[in-house]
Amino acid sequence: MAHMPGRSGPAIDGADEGGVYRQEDDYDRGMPYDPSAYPPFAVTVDLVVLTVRRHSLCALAVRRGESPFQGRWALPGGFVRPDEDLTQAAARELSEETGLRVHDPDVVPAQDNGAHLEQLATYGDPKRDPRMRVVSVAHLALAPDLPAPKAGGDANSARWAPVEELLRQDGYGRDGEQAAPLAFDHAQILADGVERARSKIEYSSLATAFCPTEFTVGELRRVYEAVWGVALDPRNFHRKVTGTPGFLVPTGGTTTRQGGRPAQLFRAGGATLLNPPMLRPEV
Amino acid sequence: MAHMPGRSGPAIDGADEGGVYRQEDDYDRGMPYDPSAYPPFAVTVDLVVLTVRRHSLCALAVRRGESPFQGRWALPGGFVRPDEDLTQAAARELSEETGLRVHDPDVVPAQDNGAHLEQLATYGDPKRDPRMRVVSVAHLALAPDLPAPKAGGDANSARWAPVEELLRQDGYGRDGEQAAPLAFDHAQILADGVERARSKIEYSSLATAFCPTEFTVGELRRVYEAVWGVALDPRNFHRKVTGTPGFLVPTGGTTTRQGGRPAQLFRAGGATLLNPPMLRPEV
DNA sequence: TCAAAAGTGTTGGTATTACACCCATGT
DNA sequence: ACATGGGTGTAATACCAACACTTTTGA
Repeated sequence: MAHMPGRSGPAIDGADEGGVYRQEDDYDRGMPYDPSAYPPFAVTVDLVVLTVRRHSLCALAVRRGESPFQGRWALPGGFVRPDEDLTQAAARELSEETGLRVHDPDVVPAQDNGAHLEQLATYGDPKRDPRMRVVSVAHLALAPDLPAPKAGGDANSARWAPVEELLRQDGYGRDGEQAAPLAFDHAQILADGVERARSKIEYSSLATAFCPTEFTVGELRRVYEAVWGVALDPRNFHRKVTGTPGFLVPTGGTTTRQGGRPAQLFRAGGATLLNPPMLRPEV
Repeated sequence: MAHMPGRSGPAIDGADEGGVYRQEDDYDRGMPYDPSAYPPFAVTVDLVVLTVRRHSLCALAVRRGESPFQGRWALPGGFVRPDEDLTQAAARELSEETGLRVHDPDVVPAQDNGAHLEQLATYGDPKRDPRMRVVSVAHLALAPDLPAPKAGGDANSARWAPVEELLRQDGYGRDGEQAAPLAFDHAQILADGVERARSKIEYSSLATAFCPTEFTVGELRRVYEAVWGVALDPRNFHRKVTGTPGFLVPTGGTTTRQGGRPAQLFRAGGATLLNPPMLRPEV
């Protein structure tokens, strides 16, 4: 392995030969945009919508009706309109696909049942869409469990599927559903979204976005277990989340919907940071 | 505060009336792109290039020569070309502005002097550029200390400036340099990049990207202190970083370039995750 | 000899685990 | 009565902040 001294490598030397720190000469924001010099890009938003159903982490997938990737599953998404912000576009798509409203981030105690929505990453490989240059700004949405997509109308056009099923490159899903790879680069986007969710619930209160407005400590724990695919000690988990000031707010009510001894109901508190973080056990 | 029951809010009910999970009807990827229906977007990359100079966190700023924001400081950036990926475009811009090569992420022990480069976030407010719709994919680059921008040629066209000076909305910088707000939404982008860097060095080996290839424990500590703006205990810091397996690799050499007793030289090791994380003291 | 920076030892407080154990309900 | 899930107590352990102390150089 060739070793390069700290501050005087060829890159810097080369830069000193005239290329460093110069203003770029083939682009300046002051120039009017010339479409013939820079062909237009299409800009879309794609959504990774995650929820926890039946103890497993699921994502919303829609079936493509058109070529390319006709008949294959894909992430929901669509064009950004000329007058809307990227976040607005993502919220609109989310609402169109699921009926979910988006949480107002200014309303700190999450009183409503809205979903969490955040920008994930942007994907712009020139070949990611075979027809044209499409740059997609992917967003991550976390939602509480919702009723299954209606079978009427355009049946089989949308479903919640376990993420490991959508990311599996061969084999078949639960209902014999063909588990062909997702369309475009959506497998990569989904994988990135799942990883973001997995790491973010470690140190934030984001897991509560998977729960209904009022939930028990055990329900919150099952969210962590489903997202991480691990088992957590119920006793220590209880101590951890109830012992963090501002993380959970008791509503006063109790429920026995999970059976057993009545459990206290909580709402998400104002604290968005979990410090020290929840420890994710090795798998 | 109106409370909404968990799983039967109006949003869901409304969705059940026919709007939920339907395929979007005004957009389908199978349709050929119609520019008259969806006016083209320009896609750019903007760069937050950070380095540590004289014990303070600095960012690269370039002066705008054209309207709008003529004469104001801005982040370096430029159009994404039709045939290049977003990461390629960011790496090209970084090289053009600083002469820095980008680290090959596959070369795990960071032997070269390249910079760290990662996507930060995408900014697409319809009004962020007064002339046209521009979506900018911001990237974050971390570089070791570089020679100051050359004063020859297009003098005063680029400089390293402390981030708090660039983010200050009033007053003047060190040289009487006018500290007007950065052009466009670049203050927000810079703030987001700084926050990303501050939080990421907590739990990763990213701080080594600010150091030359070989560095001492004290030099690495001064990076943390500059980025976070705090003082760290030299003894505990030493134990922490040398005690994490694979984090630092001793090169065998020593140096006294900081004065005092000779210090061991290290290179960044293969470990990219620092677990448990470095604790960022309260400010 | 002194200042400066590197590096080691020690200690008390705190957090985390891995349990044993009890509580309140539905069947 | 008993299964089920909720919730508390406790001891062993690991970790970390704080600081005293030693080492090795340049001035």
